[in-house]
Amino acid sequence: MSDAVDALMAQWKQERPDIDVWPMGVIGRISRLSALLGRELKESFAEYGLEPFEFDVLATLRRSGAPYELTAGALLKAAMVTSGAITNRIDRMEAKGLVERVRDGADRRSVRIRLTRRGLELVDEVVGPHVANEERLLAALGPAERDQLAGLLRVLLESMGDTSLT
Amino acid sequence: MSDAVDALMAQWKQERPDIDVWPMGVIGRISRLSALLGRELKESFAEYGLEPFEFDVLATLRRSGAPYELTAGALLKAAMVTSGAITNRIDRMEAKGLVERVRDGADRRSVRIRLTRRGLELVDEVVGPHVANEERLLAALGPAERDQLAGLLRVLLESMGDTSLT
DNA sequence: ACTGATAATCTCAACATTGAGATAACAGCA
DNA sequence: TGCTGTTATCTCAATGTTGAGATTATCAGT
Repeated sequence: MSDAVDALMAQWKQERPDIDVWPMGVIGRISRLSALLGRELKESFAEYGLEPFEFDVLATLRRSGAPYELTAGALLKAAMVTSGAITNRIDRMEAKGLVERVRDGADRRSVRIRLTRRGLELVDEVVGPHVANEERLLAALGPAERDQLAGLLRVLLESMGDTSLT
Repeated sequence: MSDAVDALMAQWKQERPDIDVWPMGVIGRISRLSALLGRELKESFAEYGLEPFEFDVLATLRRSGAPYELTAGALLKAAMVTSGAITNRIDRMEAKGLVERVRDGADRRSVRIRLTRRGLELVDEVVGPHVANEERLLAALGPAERDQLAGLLRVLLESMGDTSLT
């Protein structure tokens, strides 16, 4: 079998035989998969009235454990977005009643973002179906293949300095 | 060793032991890698005054072979974006002199987008360094690992119906 | 030829992100 | 106490994408 990336690489081989485009076989597939998976997940979140970025924030807070709060800085690192984006996200989610801003007493520069009761209930309701949906999208892989794939991807992430989150 | 996704999964295990979040080990890594790789590639393209999306269009046209032209529809499928996005991209690139619109004689609904001489020269100049840069980003993997990774990713892409391009 | 359905592209408002800069607060040290 | 540098967040204009709808052209069947 072959996918769109195989076709793409065959074209390059034809047009520029002087260049070995093997890296596209990895990077091209990662980026196409990311786009396709993102689309699927978006539909799934929409059933709960959530945008993917909203789930991302809710999940980051939820998995950090009680009292379910993190600084804006911790959130933007976890989400890999800029400070402007996090401010915007929190604004919307606060308006929606999913999180609240709590000024820190010790360091008044920072803001702690805390899950509201409603945000907590929502994320706890959504995370199960979300993982089940992810499982469905990966059903083409057997158990050994999943582990192998996860391991290879981790090698790359580590080589690019991807560590910690909170 | 461990990466950010290992940390994330450990937190979930702590907070929601009832859910096995193994799919995040694959999907989370694909999406983080896509973001990190995208950043790196963007810097590289910037050295040639190109945005990533511009290279994407140039490369799609270049690898399609002489006369280096495709319809707007073919381009949007290859880039996995909506029609509005492609119209916008072509507008900008046409203004920059990288591509030109050619009305099709046979089907006057469609527009063929063609590389200009300048666009062709630019993409032929950039593609070599671009692939070399991608190679650098994948240096953490050995030859056998690359093939293995590409193969596993292909299984997923095929299962999601990713085929053809032009 | 006509009519309705389909197809290809463009238009445009809404939206989320970036990136640079502003603001406010903390930390170390003379 | 007063400086200087750093840190945390917010602000805002510019940018690119989406998604729905408009426009124009083709095709199939009658």
